[in-house]
Amino acid sequence: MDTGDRLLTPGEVAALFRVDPKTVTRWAAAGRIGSIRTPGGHRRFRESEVRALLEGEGMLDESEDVANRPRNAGPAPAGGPGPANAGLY
Amino acid sequence: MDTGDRLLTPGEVAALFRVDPKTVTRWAAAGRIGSIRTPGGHRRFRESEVRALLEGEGMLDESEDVANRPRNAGPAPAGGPGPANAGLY
DNA sequence: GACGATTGGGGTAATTGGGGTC
DNA sequence: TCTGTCCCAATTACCCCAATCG
Repeated sequence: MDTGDRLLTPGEVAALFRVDPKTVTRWAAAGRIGSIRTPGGHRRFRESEVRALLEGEGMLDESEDVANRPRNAGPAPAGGPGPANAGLY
Repeated sequence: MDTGDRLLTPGEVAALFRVDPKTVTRWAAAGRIGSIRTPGGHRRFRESEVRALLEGEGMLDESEDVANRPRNAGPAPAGGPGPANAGLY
């Protein structure tokens, strides 16, 4: 389906989550969200992935998985449009 | 449709209700108010939902409902415009 | 090449989360 | 039953300046 793989800028994602652009950068650095890098080093995020994180309603199945996941052991998958909601607290 | 989905921080909601941020967190944990979580685990609340709760004066009829509300049996729909992401941690 | 705006990286202060207690 | 406060740990926000984007 057309998930709309538009690329969003850190500022866009920050506005969606009501956080600081720097925080979005940290998410990407921590592997909590997939990021595409420009040749210059700036980051772009997939609109479909960001929306999935915002709604967060489709991955209730993973609640148990998240509970059993060590915070610092996250291998930071963030490879594709998947629930990169690793390491909760 | 513009549902006015601005996101508020716990501190903002706490200031609106004149309560402690911890209390707002408990509301979210109890599923009495919808909450959206950042990948980092922090909560964000929908401005529209918070306002609906604040302006709840329009439905004084609920006073009895509140008194009859079963604490452990109520699914706490948090009657809100939009997908209320009930307590999910 | 130049310009304004955004982004990245580092570091520090403030907020938030969870648990437990009164 | 509900709220406010204590602890500590993690996350987030704002400061700087240099580089990149459009």
